[in-house]
Order: sequence, then C-alpha cells, then structure tokens
Amino acid sequence: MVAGPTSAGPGKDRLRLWIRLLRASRTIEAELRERLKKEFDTTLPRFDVMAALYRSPEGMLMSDLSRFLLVSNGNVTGIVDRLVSEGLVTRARRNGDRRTSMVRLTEEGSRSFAAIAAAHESWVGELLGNVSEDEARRLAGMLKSFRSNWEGRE
Amino acid sequence: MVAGPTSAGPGKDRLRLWIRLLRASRTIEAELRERLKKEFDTTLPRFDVMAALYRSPEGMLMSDLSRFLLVSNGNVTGIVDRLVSEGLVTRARRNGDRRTSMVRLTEEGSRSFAAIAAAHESWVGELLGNVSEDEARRLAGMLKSFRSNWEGRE
DNA sequence: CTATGAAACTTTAAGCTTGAAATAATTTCC
DNA sequence: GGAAATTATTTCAAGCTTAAAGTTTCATAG
Repeated sequence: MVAGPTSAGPGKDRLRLWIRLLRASRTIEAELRERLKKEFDTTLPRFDVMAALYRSPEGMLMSDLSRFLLVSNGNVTGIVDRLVSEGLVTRARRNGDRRTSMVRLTEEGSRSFAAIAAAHESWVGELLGNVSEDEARRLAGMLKSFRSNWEGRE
Repeated sequence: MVAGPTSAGPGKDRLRLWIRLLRASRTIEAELRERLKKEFDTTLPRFDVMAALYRSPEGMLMSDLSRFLLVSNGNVTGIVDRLVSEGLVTRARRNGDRRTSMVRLTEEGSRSFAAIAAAHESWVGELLGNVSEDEARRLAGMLKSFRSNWEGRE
C-alpha cells in the first residue's frame, strides 16, 4: 500500500495521491507513536480513546467510541480494559440499560490527557512545520470535502 | 488520533490537517482492506509486500522491504513467512552473504499480484472519485514536498 | 406474559505491529 | 589470524486490529 503505481495510464494521479497520503500519514503516525511511548509510556490507541472521552465529559458508550474512532467494537473493549486497569478511565453502569456502560475519564485520566495533548499538539506542529498555515488550511479543506463525500456511504 | 483539536489557538490548522489526513487514510484503508479480504482473500500488508517485489524482479532483501514499506524488520519476517507458505514468494539464499536472502515473487505470486493490483487501482480511482484529477495532482504535489522534507531526517 | 428479534457488548482466533533481545555472518582493526 | 564491532535477520512478548461468534439485556408483537 506504500509502493508506487505499477503502470502508467488513467487513474494514475489518484493512485499516486493515495500512496502519498498513506506514506505521509504512516511517517507522522510512526513518529508520534514513538514519542508517546518514550515521553509518556502510552500508545496511540490509548491516546485516541482518551481524546474522545476528553471532549465528552458526560461519557461515551463503547459503541460511540468505536464509531467515532473508526475502529471495531472488540478493539475498543481491549483498549478500555487496559485504561481501566491503569486507573485512567471508568465504566459506569447505567440504570436505564444494563447492556451499556458510560465510559469516562477519571480525574487522573483527565489530568494525564491534558499534559499529553499539549505535547502532542506541539509535535504535530513541528512535524508539519514545512506546511505553511495557509497551505494547511487549503489541504484540510480538500480533505474535508473528500471525507464528507464519503462518510456513511453504504 | 482521530479526534479534533481540544482547544483553540495557534498550531490549530496543522493539527486539524493532521486529523483530517489520518481520518481520510483510515477510511480508505479500511475499505481497501475489506475488499482485498472479500475479493481476493488477502490482506493489505501482503499486498504491500507483493507490490514492492513486483517492482523489483531481481528481488529484495528483507531490510530493503522493511525500509521501503516503513515497517519494522520483525514485521516483514512474519508477512514473508506467510507469503512463502502460500507459494507466492521465495527466499533465495545468496552466495555472497549468507546472512541475507533475496525475496522474490514466484510465477504464481506475480500472476496473482497483477490481478489484484488492477482491481486495487480501480478501487482507489473509485474511492477518490470525488477528487478531480487536477486536485489530485495538486494535493499529491503538496504531500510530496512535505514528505521529502521529512524523510531520512534523524 | 412470553417468544422472537434486535441491540450492546465481549470473546475468540488469526494476523499485524513494534521494540528489544538473540543469532548468525561479515567486516574491521590490531 | 583473531577479537571486537557491525550488519542482517529472526524471535519474542505485548499490544493492536478485525471479523465472526457468543452473551446478556432490552423491545415488541402476539
């Protein structure tokens, strides 16, 4: 998925775009993952879950998390399990529906996330430093329209 | 890694760009993965390795593959193991240096890859259909310059 | 009520991924 | 030549990831 086109012809530009998109995101992702590990002894998936919860102080259902993060249900189960065992997150039983539980950041989780998020944002600024703010806005605009054309398709 | 910025301020545009980039590539990647599984009973990592080998008929070392695909050494070992056991790839011992072996596509691997690659390219064309060819070229250009500013940094 | 189906979640098996440790072969340097 | 460092690869443990199957709970229609 990271190799170049294997032949010339129509559709080539989109394929090339896809490959560059993928290489760029893999490169950045690898760097962020490494720093999260080294500086905060955590992982990208844990960070993702905490970021989602940080935006929803009232909590999120497992299925909310899975939908929002674009990963499978079973996946979220494991990550939340680990965050719970680390004391960063809680699963609160609900009165209404006993199948579900509200997942929330703990005090410690919230404090911990705030620190990591600050570093994370500055890392992204650094890693994308070669992209001007203006270019960043334009690129983001293109990617937004692309995404909205896609989400919830089938 | 898929959530939005948690506050407003400078560096916001780059963070937003990064999040959109990541969401876009995850969405496309998930769709391609699913189709590869359903239509060809294979996976993205296997496809990646085969794509790299297809471009190098003379073969590649394990470390070449790992460097090119931006994944760890140990990772490639497992994927190549599976491809070998499926008869799609061979490890040829070398006379010169007995630590290394040349990894090559087999006849079958090559035939198999060509078919998958054709479908893959048309899928990407479809999935990026909302991006005009012109826009694709511009976006790819920006991503290229970004990448080259980055590769082999440290 | 109560069965039937749907919904929310967990479990499982297989595979991907990493970083670190272990192996083996080669190169370098006295 | 032989010790020491380097290089190429594999192995390992832990964690991430998915799809599919299983469990529990809820909703609904008789």
